[in-house]
Amino acid sequence: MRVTFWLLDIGYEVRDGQPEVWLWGIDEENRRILVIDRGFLPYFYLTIKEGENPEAVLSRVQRLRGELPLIRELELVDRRFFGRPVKAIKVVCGNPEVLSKYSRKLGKVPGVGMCLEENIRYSMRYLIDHGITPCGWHEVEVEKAERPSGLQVEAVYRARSPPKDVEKAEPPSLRVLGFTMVAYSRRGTPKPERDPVVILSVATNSGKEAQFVAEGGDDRPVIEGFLRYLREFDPDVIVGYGSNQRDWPYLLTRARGLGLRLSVDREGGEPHTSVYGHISIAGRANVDLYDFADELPEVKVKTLENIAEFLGVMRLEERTLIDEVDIPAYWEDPDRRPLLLKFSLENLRSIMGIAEAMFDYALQLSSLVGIPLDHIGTAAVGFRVEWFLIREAYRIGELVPTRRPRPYRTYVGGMVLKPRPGIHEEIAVLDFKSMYPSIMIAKNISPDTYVPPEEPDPPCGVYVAPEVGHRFRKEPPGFYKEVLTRLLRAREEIRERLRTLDPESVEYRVLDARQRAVKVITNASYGYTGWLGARWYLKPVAEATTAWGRHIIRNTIEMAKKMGLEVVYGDTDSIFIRYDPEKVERLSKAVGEELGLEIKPDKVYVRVLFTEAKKRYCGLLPDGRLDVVGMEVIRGDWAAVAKEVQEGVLGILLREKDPKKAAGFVRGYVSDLLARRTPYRDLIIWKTLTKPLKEYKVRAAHVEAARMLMQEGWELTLGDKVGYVITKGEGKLYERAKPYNLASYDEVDLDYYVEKQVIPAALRILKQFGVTEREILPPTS
DNA sequence: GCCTGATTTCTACCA
DNA sequence: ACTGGTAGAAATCAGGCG
Repeated sequence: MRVTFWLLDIGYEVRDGQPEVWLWGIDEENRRILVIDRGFLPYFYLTIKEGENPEAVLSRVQRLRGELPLIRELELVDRRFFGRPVKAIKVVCGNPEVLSKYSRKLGKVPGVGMCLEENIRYSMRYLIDHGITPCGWHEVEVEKAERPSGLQVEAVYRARSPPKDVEKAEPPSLRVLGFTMVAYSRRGTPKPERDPVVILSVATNSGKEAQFVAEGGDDRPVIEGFLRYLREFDPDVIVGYGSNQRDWPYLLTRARGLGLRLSVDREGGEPHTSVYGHISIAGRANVDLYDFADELPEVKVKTLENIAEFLGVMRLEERTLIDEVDIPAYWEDPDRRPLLLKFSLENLRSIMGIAEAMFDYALQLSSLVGIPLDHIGTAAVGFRVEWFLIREAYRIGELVPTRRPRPYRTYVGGMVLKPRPGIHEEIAVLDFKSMYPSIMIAKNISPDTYVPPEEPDPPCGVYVAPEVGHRFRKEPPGFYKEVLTRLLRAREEIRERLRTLDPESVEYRVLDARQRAVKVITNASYGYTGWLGARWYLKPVAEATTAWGRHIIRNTIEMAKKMGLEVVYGDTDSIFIRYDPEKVERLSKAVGEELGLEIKPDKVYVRVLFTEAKKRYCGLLPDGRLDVVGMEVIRGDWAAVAKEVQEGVLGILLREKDPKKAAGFVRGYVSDLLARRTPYRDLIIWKTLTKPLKEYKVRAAHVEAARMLMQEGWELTLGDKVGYVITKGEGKLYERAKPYNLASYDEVDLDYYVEKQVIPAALRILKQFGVTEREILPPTS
């Protein structure tokens, strides 16, 4: 019989010496099923050294089979490595756990060059080799299998052949469970060995909600209630916010301490830590929405409430917010405890809303890249690109290089023009479309087309990168060219289809998420080529790409100037010119013809303001909105007071062109600030801890604030944002910084905020217009 | 020991 | 834990000064 199913999770185990792949899915009747495939064995490759006789090397390897009993098969195969044909021995083993040991051993056999692909996980290997993707539909020939006890599925099958991809975009209807918890500690970060989980809130996408509350200090009913609820609902996806780092490890430790088993997976087992420290739950997808917070760079401090606010899930003004420092007081006070419950419920609703908003994208990214849904969020951009490449490499018989440590060497990047300071009217921004990917395609730049300096030009000829001189063969099409062409074409096709669809339809949402995922991977591909950790790293590839980029932008500027177009600014792949529709049209045509790349107007500013600084400007859009780039307004490490003032100044200057009025606005703002009419939260400065505290070489305000928090029992980790205020007193700035939640308004040094935040942010713009510091300070100060 | 300008460290941005 | 180019603040260093 045949089953069509959507792949939710994948795992494997070795039973009676036989590896089995477990495919957890949902079939077309919306039943939860498990397909077990015993028909696939793990393997790795040994390449044959140049000049060696492959057969001879193979027989040398054959002779070691006695010592390595789990070898099932040895086969000489033809593959490619960096584009060159290679002979390799495919070593098929009976157990995935022996791959690394066996490869180390066989790597020493005379005549063997490299061991490759021995560290590709068995489950990923399975997916790649069969061309099947997580969060996609597949068809498989199966027979009914007896159902091992304790599995929470409706049917178990044994695969009779490998599954095959089925063309179908829309996911099945999934059961999603969201949860969030509050732990109680008298002081400082709660410790699971000591402090109970006092509130645990759960919700389902079918609209149910529940809260489990500790009785006194006893959280046994909380955890038991959660487990019952979870097993009863039997979710496919479990979402939380910070659940990988905080909630799951906490619950696991609590459960252990209480002698409970946190059996939440579909095998009756507990969550377990997997690669990159993410938590895996067999048969379900555990998704931590915090791992997707980086996809929203507009949100500077990535708290649950800020993300929810940004996505329009829950407005901050309507929110019950309780700082973690105040949680114990709320729990201890019977009058305020209901507020804490409300807070938790709102957190939960935010989580459900964010899941709703991000889910399509997460599914599409998972299926595009091929990393399972529960992993995709935690995988860094470089690894997302890499897994995508590994799939493509398999398709063309290219062996995957091993990641290895390399020395850091810089190379030159994009070109940035000096802006012409002041306000310019009617400025068009012309952008090259996907500049770096397009260059790599046009010049066939790829690790497998690179011609090293000592080699002569191949007969097909080469493209020579300007300035740096790296050569890339014109034929055949390189690995990157093929991959990027496919990506760009895929996105175009999706976008064309989108134009025919109703934006409210499910298909539209799914495909729109798909094209965003494709775009993200395409845009990250250049960065990947210059990443030292990349398996396919080759410095000349990255270096040649940026060199061509500079060449092209330089030529574009020349052409624009020759046409009499005034260039006021440019950065990497864009130029800012006075808008002249006819000339702009001619320019993009000429650029397309002469340089082979597409350039087109991205937007036209009614007015745009530059200071002398690069990468910082502000444009007024035709609809009246401001487009602020690079300035304090959009930076996360300035107090809100500075950002608000600067935005006000920019608005007045660009809309009304009235520096005097702008100066008056600043004076008024400063008076309000000094009169303490500004909310406390607008004085908080947020900065990230980018390394362990010990490694800081100089004393800095946010690091000192972090130390104070830790002194009070709060745990902080790398990557955390520290919010602090500057207080009155003597000495260095770092001596006056205090965590915002340990300080009060009375202590705050308002003069600091005027002199070092508001005035610099305002003056940066206003001094272009001859306004001096004296003119923006209130008369009294 | 104090002042000042130069340099280093740090963060977060743009493309 | 994708790249290089860039701005800007604060800490810190280095050298002059008598």
